[in-house]
Amino acid sequence: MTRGATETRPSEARQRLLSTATQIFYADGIHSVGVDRIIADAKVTRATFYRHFPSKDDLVVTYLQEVHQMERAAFTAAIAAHSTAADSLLAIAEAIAANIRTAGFRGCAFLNAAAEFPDVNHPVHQQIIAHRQWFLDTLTTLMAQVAEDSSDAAARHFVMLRDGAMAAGCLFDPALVVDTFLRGVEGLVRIHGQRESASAA
Amino acid sequence: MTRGATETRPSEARQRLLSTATQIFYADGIHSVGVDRIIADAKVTRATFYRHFPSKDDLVVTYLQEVHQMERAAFTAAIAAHSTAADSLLAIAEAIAANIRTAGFRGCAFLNAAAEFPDVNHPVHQQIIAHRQWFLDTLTTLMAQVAEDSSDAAARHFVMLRDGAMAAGCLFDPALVVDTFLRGVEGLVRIHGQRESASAA
DNA sequence: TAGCGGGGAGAACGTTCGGTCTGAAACGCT
DNA sequence: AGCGTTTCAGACCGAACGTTCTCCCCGCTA
Repeated sequence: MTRGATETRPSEARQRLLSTATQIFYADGIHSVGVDRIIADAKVTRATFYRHFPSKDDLVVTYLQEVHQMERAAFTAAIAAHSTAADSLLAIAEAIAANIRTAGFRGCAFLNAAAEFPDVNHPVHQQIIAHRQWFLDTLTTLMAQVAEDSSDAAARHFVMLRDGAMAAGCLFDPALVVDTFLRGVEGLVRIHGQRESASAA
Repeated sequence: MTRGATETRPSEARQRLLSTATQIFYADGIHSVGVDRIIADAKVTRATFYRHFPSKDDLVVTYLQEVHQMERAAFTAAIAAHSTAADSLLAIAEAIAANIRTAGFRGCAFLNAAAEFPDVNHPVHQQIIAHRQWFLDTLTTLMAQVAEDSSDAAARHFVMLRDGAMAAGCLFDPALVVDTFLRGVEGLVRIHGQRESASAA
Protein backbone atom coordinates (compact mmCIF):
# COMPACT_ATOMS: atom_id res chain seq x y z
CA MET A 1 0.00 0.00 0.00
CA THR A 2 2.98 2.30 0.34
CA ARG A 3 3.84 2.17 -3.34
CA GLY A 4 1.44 4.96 -4.23
CA ALA A 5 3.44 8.07 -4.91
CA THR A 6 3.21 9.41 -8.43
CA GLU A 7 0.05 7.63 -9.59
CA THR A 8 -1.98 9.47 -6.98
CA ARG A 9 -1.74 12.69 -8.92
CA PRO A 10 -4.83 12.26 -11.12
CA SER A 11 -6.56 11.36 -7.84
CA GLU A 12 -7.68 7.81 -7.42
CA ALA A 13 -10.90 8.93 -5.73
CA ARG A 14 -11.80 11.14 -8.66
CA GLN A 15 -11.39 8.30 -11.11
CA ARG A 16 -13.48 6.01 -8.94
CA LEU A 17 -16.13 8.72 -8.78
CA LEU A 18 -16.18 9.17 -12.53
CA SER A 19 -16.34 5.49 -13.45
CA THR A 20 -19.08 4.92 -10.89
CA ALA A 21 -21.06 7.86 -12.21
CA THR A 22 -20.60 6.62 -15.76
CA GLN A 23 -22.11 3.27 -14.94
CA ILE A 24 -24.99 4.61 -12.86
CA PHE A 25 -25.92 7.53 -15.11
CA TYR A 26 -25.97 5.29 -18.15
CA ALA A 27 -27.94 2.53 -16.46
CA ASP A 28 -30.50 4.54 -14.50
CA GLY A 29 -30.60 8.03 -15.98
CA ILE A 30 -29.30 11.29 -14.59
CA HIS A 31 -32.00 13.27 -12.82
CA SER A 32 -33.27 10.22 -10.96
CA VAL A 33 -29.95 9.37 -9.31
CA GLY A 34 -28.69 11.62 -6.58
CA VAL A 35 -25.22 12.55 -5.47
CA ASP A 36 -25.75 10.39 -2.41
CA ARG A 37 -25.92 7.19 -4.38
CA ILE A 38 -22.90 7.97 -6.50
CA ILE A 39 -20.65 8.79 -3.57
CA ALA A 40 -21.93 5.73 -1.71
CA ASP A 41 -21.15 3.41 -4.63
CA ALA A 42 -17.78 5.07 -5.19
CA LYS A 43 -17.03 4.80 -1.46
CA VAL A 44 -16.23 8.47 -1.20
CA THR A 45 -17.60 11.24 0.97
CA ARG A 46 -19.46 14.34 -0.13
CA ALA A 47 -16.57 16.71 0.52
CA THR A 48 -14.31 14.61 -1.68
CA PHE A 49 -16.88 14.69 -4.44
CA TYR A 50 -17.25 18.47 -4.34
CA ARG A 51 -13.50 18.93 -4.24
CA HIS A 52 -13.18 17.27 -7.63
CA PHE A 53 -16.41 18.45 -9.23
CA PRO A 54 -17.86 21.92 -8.63
CA SER A 55 -21.39 20.60 -9.03
CA LYS A 56 -23.41 17.60 -10.16
CA ASP A 57 -23.82 19.19 -13.60
CA ASP A 58 -20.05 19.24 -14.00
CA LEU A 59 -19.96 15.55 -13.22
CA VAL A 60 -22.60 14.95 -15.88
CA VAL A 61 -20.58 16.88 -18.45
CA THR A 62 -17.45 14.93 -17.52
CA TYR A 63 -19.43 11.71 -17.77
CA LEU A 64 -20.46 12.52 -21.33
CA GLN A 65 -16.89 13.51 -22.18
CA GLU A 66 -15.79 10.12 -20.89
CA VAL A 67 -18.29 8.29 -23.10
CA HIS A 68 -17.29 10.48 -26.02
CA GLN A 69 -13.64 9.53 -25.61
CA MET A 70 -14.50 5.83 -25.49
CA GLU A 71 -16.60 6.00 -28.64
CA ARG A 72 -13.95 8.04 -30.36
CA ALA A 73 -11.30 5.49 -29.51
CA ALA A 74 -13.45 2.59 -30.68
CA PHE A 75 -14.27 4.23 -34.00
CA THR A 76 -10.72 5.36 -34.63
CA ALA A 77 -9.57 1.78 -34.08
CA ALA A 78 -12.26 0.45 -36.40
CA ILE A 79 -11.21 2.87 -39.11
CA ALA A 80 -7.50 2.16 -38.70
CA ALA A 81 -8.07 -1.59 -39.00
CA HIS A 82 -9.44 -1.35 -42.53
CA SER A 83 -7.92 -0.09 -45.75
CA THR A 84 -11.00 1.11 -47.62
CA ALA A 85 -13.59 3.62 -46.47
CA ALA A 86 -16.41 1.21 -47.27
CA ASP A 87 -14.88 -1.41 -45.00
CA SER A 88 -14.39 1.18 -42.27
CA LEU A 89 -18.06 2.16 -42.46
CA LEU A 90 -19.15 -1.45 -42.19
CA ALA A 91 -16.74 -1.93 -39.27
CA ILE A 92 -18.25 1.06 -37.49
CA ALA A 93 -21.70 -0.36 -38.08
CA GLU A 94 -20.55 -3.67 -36.68
CA ALA A 95 -19.12 -1.93 -33.62
CA ILE A 96 -22.48 -0.23 -33.07
CA ALA A 97 -24.22 -3.57 -33.53
CA ALA A 98 -21.92 -5.20 -30.99
CA ASN A 99 -22.72 -2.44 -28.54
CA ILE A 100 -26.46 -2.95 -28.97
CA ARG A 101 -26.05 -6.68 -28.43
CA THR A 102 -24.25 -6.05 -25.15
CA ALA A 103 -26.04 -7.16 -21.99
CA GLY A 104 -27.12 -4.08 -20.08
CA PHE A 105 -27.37 -1.97 -23.23
CA ARG A 106 -29.42 1.08 -22.38
CA GLY A 107 -29.38 3.11 -25.60
CA CYS A 108 -27.23 6.05 -26.60
CA ALA A 109 -25.89 7.94 -23.59
CA PHE A 110 -26.20 11.20 -25.50
CA LEU A 111 -29.73 10.70 -26.76
CA ASN A 112 -30.78 9.68 -23.25
CA ALA A 113 -29.11 12.75 -21.79
CA ALA A 114 -30.76 14.96 -24.41
CA ALA A 115 -34.16 13.75 -23.22
CA GLU A 116 -33.29 14.93 -19.72
CA PHE A 117 -31.62 18.22 -20.68
CA PRO A 118 -33.82 19.96 -23.24
CA ASP A 119 -32.39 23.40 -22.56
CA VAL A 120 -30.20 24.21 -25.57
CA ASN A 121 -28.04 26.60 -23.56
CA HIS A 122 -27.24 24.04 -20.90
CA PRO A 123 -23.61 22.79 -20.94
CA VAL A 124 -24.81 19.19 -21.01
CA HIS A 125 -26.93 19.84 -24.09
CA GLN A 126 -24.05 21.54 -25.85
CA GLN A 127 -21.84 18.56 -25.06
CA ILE A 128 -24.41 16.37 -26.80
CA ILE A 129 -24.52 18.61 -29.86
CA ALA A 130 -20.73 18.63 -30.06
CA HIS A 131 -20.53 14.86 -29.89
CA ARG A 132 -23.10 14.42 -32.61
CA GLN A 133 -21.36 16.91 -34.82
CA TRP A 134 -18.10 15.00 -34.44
CA PHE A 135 -19.88 11.75 -35.30
CA LEU A 136 -21.53 13.20 -38.39
CA ASP A 137 -18.27 14.76 -39.56
CA THR A 138 -16.43 11.48 -39.15
CA LEU A 139 -19.02 9.63 -41.19
CA THR A 140 -19.16 12.34 -43.83
CA THR A 141 -15.41 12.10 -44.34
CA LEU A 142 -15.61 8.36 -44.80
CA MET A 143 -18.65 8.58 -47.05
CA ALA A 144 -16.85 11.09 -49.23
CA GLN A 145 -14.40 8.34 -50.14
CA VAL A 146 -17.24 6.04 -51.14
CA ALA A 147 -19.61 8.47 -52.81
CA GLU A 148 -18.12 11.88 -53.29
CA ASP A 149 -21.20 13.63 -54.60
CA SER A 150 -23.72 12.38 -52.05
CA SER A 151 -21.56 12.03 -48.96
CA ASP A 152 -23.57 14.50 -46.88
CA ALA A 153 -26.91 12.82 -47.46
CA ALA A 154 -25.40 9.36 -47.07
CA ALA A 155 -23.77 10.27 -43.77
CA ARG A 156 -27.01 11.75 -42.46
CA HIS A 157 -28.79 8.58 -43.51
CA PHE A 158 -26.24 6.49 -41.62
CA VAL A 159 -26.67 8.62 -38.50
CA MET A 160 -30.43 8.29 -38.74
CA LEU A 161 -30.22 4.52 -38.88
CA ARG A 162 -27.80 4.51 -35.97
CA ASP A 163 -30.00 6.78 -33.85
CA GLY A 164 -33.01 4.60 -34.54
CA ALA A 165 -31.11 1.43 -33.76
CA MET A 166 -29.65 2.83 -30.55
CA ALA A 167 -33.04 4.13 -29.43
CA ALA A 168 -34.88 0.89 -30.17
CA GLY A 169 -32.11 -1.46 -29.06
CA CYS A 170 -33.34 -1.54 -25.49
CA LEU A 171 -37.05 -1.40 -26.34
CA PHE A 172 -37.27 -4.21 -28.88
CA ASP A 173 -35.52 -7.48 -29.49
CA PRO A 174 -31.87 -6.41 -29.93
CA ALA A 175 -31.21 -9.16 -32.45
CA LEU A 176 -33.94 -7.90 -34.77
CA VAL A 177 -32.84 -4.30 -34.30
CA VAL A 178 -29.24 -5.15 -35.15
CA ASP A 179 -30.37 -7.15 -38.16
CA THR A 180 -32.45 -4.26 -39.50
CA PHE A 181 -29.66 -1.80 -38.83
CA LEU A 182 -26.92 -3.79 -40.54
CA ARG A 183 -29.09 -4.49 -43.59
CA GLY A 184 -29.83 -0.80 -43.82
CA VAL A 185 -26.19 0.23 -43.63
CA GLU A 186 -25.11 -2.41 -46.13
CA GLY A 187 -27.75 -1.21 -48.56
CA LEU A 188 -26.68 2.36 -47.97
CA VAL A 189 -23.00 1.72 -48.64
CA ARG A 190 -23.81 -0.48 -51.64
CA ILE A 191 -26.17 1.99 -53.29
CA HIS A 192 -23.91 4.99 -52.84
CA GLY A 193 -20.91 2.96 -53.96
CA GLN A 194 -22.78 1.88 -57.10
CA ARG A 195 -23.89 5.40 -57.85
CA GLU A 196 -20.31 6.61 -57.47
CA SER A 197 -18.85 3.95 -59.76
CA ALA A 198 -21.61 4.62 -62.26
CA SER A 199 -20.90 8.35 -62.37
CA ALA A 200 -17.16 7.68 -62.55
CA ALA A 201 -17.59 5.42 -65.56
CA MET B 1 -70.25 31.90 -15.99
CA THR B 2 -73.46 30.06 -15.14
CA ARG B 3 -73.58 28.17 -18.41
CA GLY B 4 -71.49 25.26 -17.20
CA ALA B 5 -73.76 22.35 -16.44
CA THR B 6 -73.15 19.09 -18.24
CA GLU B 7 -69.57 19.61 -19.39
CA THR B 8 -68.32 19.59 -15.81
CA ARG B 9 -68.80 15.86 -15.51
CA PRO B 10 -65.39 14.67 -16.76
CA SER B 11 -63.97 17.24 -14.33
CA GLU B 12 -62.71 20.45 -15.80
CA ALA B 13 -59.87 20.60 -13.29
CA ARG B 14 -58.66 17.13 -14.24
CA GLN B 15 -58.57 18.01 -17.91
CA ARG B 16 -56.71 21.23 -17.18
CA LEU B 17 -54.25 19.22 -15.09
CA LEU B 18 -53.69 16.67 -17.84
CA SER B 19 -53.23 19.13 -20.68
CA THR B 20 -50.85 21.20 -18.56
CA ALA B 21 -48.84 18.12 -17.63
CA THR B 22 -48.75 17.04 -21.27
CA GLN B 23 -47.22 20.32 -22.34
CA ILE B 24 -44.72 20.55 -19.49
CA PHE B 25 -43.63 16.91 -19.48
CA TYR B 26 -43.06 16.96 -23.22
CA ALA B 27 -41.21 20.27 -23.18
CA ASP B 28 -39.06 19.88 -20.08
CA GLY B 29 -38.92 16.20 -19.23
CA ILE B 30 -40.56 14.30 -16.41
CA HIS B 31 -38.26 13.85 -13.46
CA SER B 32 -37.10 17.44 -13.55
CA VAL B 33 -40.56 18.93 -13.14
CA GLY B 34 -42.32 18.62 -9.82
CA VAL B 35 -45.95 18.37 -8.91
CA ASP B 36 -45.77 21.92 -7.58
CA ARG B 37 -45.13 23.38 -10.99
CA ILE B 38 -47.88 21.42 -12.69
CA ILE B 39 -50.55 22.36 -10.18
CA ALA B 40 -49.38 25.98 -10.26
CA ASP B 41 -49.61 26.15 -14.07
CA ALA B 42 -52.95 24.34 -14.05
CA LYS B 43 -54.21 26.70 -11.34
CA VAL B 44 -55.25 23.81 -9.14
CA THR B 45 -54.44 22.94 -5.57
CA ARG B 46 -52.54 19.92 -4.38
CA ALA B 47 -55.61 18.27 -2.92
CA THR B 48 -57.41 18.53 -6.24
CA PHE B 49 -54.46 16.96 -8.02
CA TYR B 50 -54.30 13.98 -5.69
CA ARG B 51 -58.04 13.54 -5.92
CA HIS B 52 -57.75 12.81 -9.64
CA PHE B 53 -54.39 11.07 -9.76
CA PRO B 54 -53.22 8.66 -7.05
CA SER B 55 -49.60 9.62 -7.64
CA LYS B 56 -47.30 11.46 -10.00
CA ASP B 57 -46.49 8.22 -11.77
CA ASP B 58 -50.17 7.78 -12.60
CA LEU B 59 -50.19 11.23 -14.15
CA VAL B 60 -47.17 10.28 -16.25
CA VAL B 61 -48.89 7.13 -17.48
CA THR B 62 -52.02 9.11 -18.32
CA TYR B 63 -49.87 11.68 -20.12
CA LEU B 64 -48.41 8.98 -22.35
CA GLN B 65 -51.86 7.51 -22.95
CA GLU B 66 -52.96 10.97 -24.05
CA VAL B 67 -50.11 11.27 -26.53
CA HIS B 68 -50.78 7.75 -27.72
CA GLN B 69 -54.41 8.58 -28.47
CA MET B 70 -53.41 11.68 -30.41
CA GLU B 71 -50.89 9.81 -32.54
CA ARG B 72 -53.36 7.02 -33.10
CA ALA B 73 -56.00 9.47 -34.28
CA ALA B 74 -53.58 11.23 -36.60
CA PHE B 75 -52.38 8.00 -38.20
CA THR B 76 -55.86 6.55 -38.54
CA ALA B 77 -56.90 9.71 -40.36
CA ALA B 78 -53.85 9.55 -42.60
CA ILE B 79 -54.61 5.96 -43.51
CA ALA B 80 -58.31 6.60 -44.11
CA ALA B 81 -57.53 9.49 -46.46
CA HIS B 82 -55.70 7.28 -48.97
CA SER B 83 -56.79 4.33 -51.02
CA THR B 84 -53.51 2.40 -51.39
CA ALA B 85 -51.24 1.15 -48.63
CA ALA B 86 -48.21 2.78 -50.28
CA ASP B 87 -49.95 6.16 -50.21
CA SER B 88 -50.93 5.63 -46.58
CA LEU B 89 -47.33 4.89 -45.67
CA LEU B 90 -46.13 8.03 -47.38
CA ALA B 91 -48.89 10.01 -45.67
CA ILE B 92 -47.80 8.70 -42.29
CA ALA B 93 -44.23 9.68 -43.10
CA GLU B 94 -45.42 13.13 -44.07
CA ALA B 95 -47.34 13.42 -40.80
CA ILE B 96 -44.18 12.53 -38.91
CA ALA B 97 -42.24 15.05 -40.96
CA ALA B 98 -44.80 17.75 -40.20
CA ASN B 99 -44.47 16.98 -36.52
CA ILE B 100 -40.69 17.32 -36.64
CA ARG B 101 -41.00 20.65 -38.44
CA THR B 102 -43.28 21.97 -35.69
CA ALA B 103 -41.91 24.80 -33.57
CA GLY B 104 -41.23 23.46 -30.09
CA PHE B 105 -40.64 19.93 -31.35
CA ARG B 106 -38.87 18.04 -28.60
CA GLY B 107 -38.54 14.53 -30.01
CA CYS B 108 -40.67 11.46 -29.38
CA ALA B 109 -42.50 11.62 -26.06
CA PHE B 110 -42.08 7.88 -25.65
CA LEU B 111 -38.39 7.71 -26.45
CA ASN B 112 -37.80 10.62 -24.10
CA ALA B 113 -39.79 8.91 -21.38
CA ALA B 114 -37.89 5.67 -21.97
CA ALA B 115 -34.66 7.50 -21.23
CA GLU B 116 -36.06 8.54 -17.87
CA PHE B 117 -37.73 5.22 -16.96
CA PRO B 118 -35.25 2.42 -17.69
CA ASP B 119 -36.93 -0.05 -15.35
CA VAL B 120 -38.70 -2.55 -17.59
CA ASN B 121 -41.24 -3.41 -14.90
CA HIS B 122 -42.29 0.18 -14.36
CA PRO B 123 -45.81 1.00 -15.64
CA VAL B 124 -44.45 3.94 -17.61
CA HIS B 125 -41.96 1.72 -19.41
CA GLN B 126 -44.63 -0.82 -20.23
CA GLN B 127 -46.79 1.95 -21.64
CA ILE B 128 -43.91 2.83 -23.94
CA ILE B 129 -43.47 -0.77 -25.07
CA ALA B 130 -47.19 -1.08 -25.74
CA HIS B 131 -47.24 2.09 -27.84
CA ARG B 132 -44.29 0.97 -29.91
CA GLN B 133 -45.83 -2.44 -30.46
CA TRP B 134 -49.00 -0.81 -31.75
CA PHE B 135 -46.98 1.40 -34.08
CA LEU B 136 -44.98 -1.51 -35.46
CA ASP B 137 -48.11 -3.60 -35.94
CA THR B 138 -49.83 -0.78 -37.79
CA LEU B 139 -46.89 -0.37 -40.14
CA THR B 140 -46.51 -4.11 -40.65
CA THR B 141 -50.14 -4.38 -41.71
CA LEU B 142 -49.70 -1.61 -44.24
CA MET B 143 -46.40 -2.98 -45.49
CA ALA B 144 -47.98 -6.38 -46.01
CA GLN B 145 -50.15 -4.79 -48.68
CA VAL B 146 -47.10 -3.37 -50.43
CA ALA B 147 -44.61 -6.20 -50.01
CA GLU B 148 -46.18 -9.33 -48.62
CA ASP B 149 -43.01 -11.35 -48.23
CA SER B 150 -40.83 -8.74 -46.56
CA SER B 151 -43.38 -6.75 -44.60
CA ASP B 152 -41.81 -7.42 -41.19
CA ALA B 153 -38.35 -6.25 -42.18
CA ALA B 154 -39.73 -3.28 -44.08
CA ALA B 155 -41.86 -2.17 -41.15
CA ARG B 156 -38.90 -2.45 -38.79
CA HIS B 157 -36.86 -0.41 -41.22
CA PHE B 158 -39.55 2.26 -41.29
CA VAL B 159 -39.66 2.38 -37.50
CA MET B 160 -35.89 2.69 -37.34
CA LEU B 161 -35.90 5.65 -39.69
CA ARG B 162 -38.71 7.24 -37.71
CA ASP B 163 -36.94 6.75 -34.38
CA GLY B 164 -33.77 8.24 -35.77
CA ALA B 165 -35.61 11.19 -37.27
CA MET B 166 -37.57 11.86 -34.09
CA ALA B 167 -34.44 11.63 -31.96
CA ALA B 168 -32.36 13.90 -34.19
CA GLY B 169 -35.15 16.33 -35.06
CA CYS B 170 -34.44 18.53 -32.07
CA LEU B 171 -30.65 18.10 -32.15
CA PHE B 172 -29.94 18.89 -35.79
CA ASP B 173 -31.45 21.11 -38.46
CA PRO B 174 -35.04 19.80 -38.68
CA ALA B 175 -35.21 20.54 -42.40
CA LEU B 176 -32.24 18.28 -43.12
CA VAL B 177 -33.56 15.59 -40.80
CA VAL B 178 -36.95 15.61 -42.49
CA ASP B 179 -35.31 15.51 -45.90
CA THR B 180 -33.21 12.50 -45.00
CA PHE B 181 -36.18 10.77 -43.42
CA LEU B 182 -38.55 11.25 -46.33
CA ARG B 183 -35.95 10.14 -48.86
CA GLY B 184 -35.35 7.03 -46.80
CA VAL B 185 -39.02 6.16 -46.56
CA GLU B 186 -39.61 6.78 -50.25
CA GLY B 187 -36.73 4.51 -51.11
CA LEU B 188 -38.02 1.90 -48.71
CA VAL B 189 -41.54 1.87 -50.15
CA ARG B 190 -40.22 1.93 -53.72
CA ILE B 191 -37.77 -0.93 -53.26
CA HIS B 192 -40.19 -3.20 -51.47
CA GLY B 193 -42.91 -2.36 -53.96
CA GLN B 194 -40.61 -3.26 -56.85
CA ARG B 195 -39.55 -6.50 -55.22
CA GLU B 196 -43.19 -7.42 -54.72
CA SER B 197 -44.21 -6.69 -58.31
CA ALA B 198 -41.14 -8.57 -59.54
CA SER B 199 -41.99 -11.69 -57.54
CA ALA B 200 -45.62 -11.41 -58.61
CA ALA B 201 -44.64 -11.31 -62.28
C1' DT C 1 10.70 17.10 14.73
C1' DA C 2 7.92 20.69 13.56
C1' DG C 3 4.80 22.43 10.46
C1' DC C 4 2.27 22.84 6.23
C1' DG C 5 -1.43 21.55 2.96
C1' DG C 6 -4.29 18.63 0.22
C1' DG C 7 -7.54 14.83 0.55
C1' DG C 8 -10.74 12.22 3.16
C1' DA C 9 -14.63 11.74 6.78
C1' DG C 10 -19.13 12.98 8.13
C1' DA C 11 -22.36 16.21 10.24
C1' DA C 12 -25.32 19.77 8.91
C1' DC C 13 -27.25 23.39 5.84
C1' DG C 14 -31.67 25.06 3.54
C1' DT C 15 -34.60 23.72 -0.18
C1' DT C 16 -37.57 20.92 -2.69
C1' DC C 17 -39.55 16.55 -3.44
C1' DG C 18 -43.99 13.53 -3.51
C1' DG C 19 -47.79 12.99 -0.68
C1' DT C 20 -51.38 13.74 3.30
C1' DC C 21 -54.68 16.23 6.13
C1' DT C 22 -58.06 19.75 7.78
C1' DG C 23 -61.54 22.90 6.92
C1' DA C 24 -64.40 25.65 4.61
C1' DA C 25 -66.55 27.71 0.30
C1' DA C 26 -69.14 26.66 -4.22
C1' DC C 27 -71.58 23.78 -6.93
C1' DG C 28 -75.52 20.18 -8.88
C1' DC C 29 -79.11 17.33 -7.60
C1' DT C 30 -83.51 15.49 -5.26
C1' DA D 1 -83.90 23.21 2.20
C1' DG D 2 -80.61 19.73 2.47
C1' DC D 3 -77.20 16.65 0.67
C1' DG D 4 -72.98 15.15 -1.65
C1' DT D 5 -69.37 16.14 -4.47
C1' DT D 6 -65.84 19.20 -6.09
C1' DT D 7 -62.68 22.64 -5.39
C1' DC D 8 -59.85 25.90 -2.94
C1' DA D 9 -56.44 27.28 0.52
C1' DG D 10 -52.67 26.01 2.95
C1' DA D 11 -50.32 23.82 6.77
C1' DC D 12 -47.75 19.76 7.32
C1' DC D 13 -44.95 15.34 6.89
C1' DG D 14 -40.60 12.63 6.24
C1' DA D 15 -37.35 11.88 2.93
C1' DA D 16 -34.18 13.20 -0.48
C1' DC D 17 -32.13 16.80 -3.01
C1' DG D 18 -27.58 19.58 -4.05
C1' DT D 19 -24.30 21.99 -1.39
C1' DT D 20 -21.20 23.72 2.43
C1' DC D 21 -19.10 23.25 6.69
C1' DT D 22 -15.51 21.83 10.14
C1' DC D 23 -12.43 18.49 11.63
C1' DC D 24 -8.68 15.28 11.17
C1' DC D 25 -5.43 12.28 9.14
C1' DC D 26 -1.44 11.61 6.41
C1' DG D 27 2.55 12.50 3.54
C1' DC D 28 5.41 16.11 2.27
C1' DT D 29 9.48 19.51 3.11
C1' DA D 30 12.53 22.15 6.15
